[in-house]
Amino acid sequence: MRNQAAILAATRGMLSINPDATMAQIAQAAGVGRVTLYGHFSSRAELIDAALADVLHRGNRVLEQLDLDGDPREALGRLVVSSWKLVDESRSLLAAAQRELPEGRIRDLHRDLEGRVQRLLERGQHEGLFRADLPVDWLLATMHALMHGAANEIAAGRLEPEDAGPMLRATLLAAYALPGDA
Amino acid sequence: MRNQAAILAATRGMLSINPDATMAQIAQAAGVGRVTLYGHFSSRAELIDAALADVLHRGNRVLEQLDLDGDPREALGRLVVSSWKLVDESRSLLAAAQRELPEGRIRDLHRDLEGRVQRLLERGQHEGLFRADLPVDWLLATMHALMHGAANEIAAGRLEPEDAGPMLRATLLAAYALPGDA
DNA sequence: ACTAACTCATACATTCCTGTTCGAGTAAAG
DNA sequence: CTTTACTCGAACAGGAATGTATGAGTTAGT
Repeated sequence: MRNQAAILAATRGMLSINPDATMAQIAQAAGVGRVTLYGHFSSRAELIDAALADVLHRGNRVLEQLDLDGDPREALGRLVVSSWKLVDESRSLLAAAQRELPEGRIRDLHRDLEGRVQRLLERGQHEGLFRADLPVDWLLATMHALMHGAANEIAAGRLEPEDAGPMLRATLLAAYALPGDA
Repeated sequence: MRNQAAILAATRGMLSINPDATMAQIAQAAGVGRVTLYGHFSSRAELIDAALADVLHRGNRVLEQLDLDGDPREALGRLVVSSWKLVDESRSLLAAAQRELPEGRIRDLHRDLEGRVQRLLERGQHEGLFRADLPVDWLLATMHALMHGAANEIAAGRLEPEDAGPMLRATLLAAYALPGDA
């Protein structure tokens, strides 16, 4: 089992470049024989599942060290900037997972991570600092969509990676602001 | 050539359900033999290119009948609501095109459609009604991303199709508003 | 030195999709 | 009626990817 970590890292890396990456390509990137790869994960789906779970677990550990108290707007700013790179690195892995994994599986794996954001949004709504005329689910979806969009812009060369964080923060705070706000 | 329209419609329909739909599946959906399909489009890429061009051409004709004068915010509202269904119907076709078509091709086909939105955003910025602290490219990307996100939410059953238009309008107008606006 | 776990490359069977070829059927237009 | 355009199914070759089997090499622990 001493190659597990290398395999998961390679899976992350390869699928981030190309969601259709082959088992052979992943094995090569991990510095491992293709057969050995099947020794660890007996199918492509199982590999992708494990890689996604790994990425989300790492993300969760980063975010749980984050202080989300105080003004929800400032907390959201911190959350967005911290989440951004995680999303960027794993966006293509997620695309692969959407094609390979059964229906609800992705949502299940995301639950912890998503709950963290959801609670912050709900708190902001209750404190009257985030708009409440739109459902929390939609606000969540907005955040997801914008992060994906930013990653696409970077991939297309129309956005510099270091600009994405601040732009996301500025856009999301405006989108979440109360309809008639100063 | 009397099946061209049926083929393009079937391509749209099939790829909207599954971006990996086979030539055989598309042919069957079009009520046409697989060989006949190749008679019209000599490769999968050519078919997808034609289907995308067709969809964008239709979209362009819808949008060019739209009045984009007056208050940019109201004009944007109209534009968003009108664009929304077009995007929803063709989102999966676009995903297929991203995998099958050469790099800049999609952007080329989008140019007319995108220019229309871009001009409106620029006018809004110059008139001081849209925020100018973020580049127009980013505002455009925001709109694209949110529409894709809405389509995903619908596909996942977490959003009703008839709610998407108003939510998109509300979210985008807030995101585009001046940072310190009433 | 011996064993157990882990690794490797090569090769194979299977499956699926693409794109092409063939020979023949149909339907409208002259 | 005959030509022309369009259609069809069946079958074939090629490539690519998945998953399996085999036999042998390497490393670590005892």
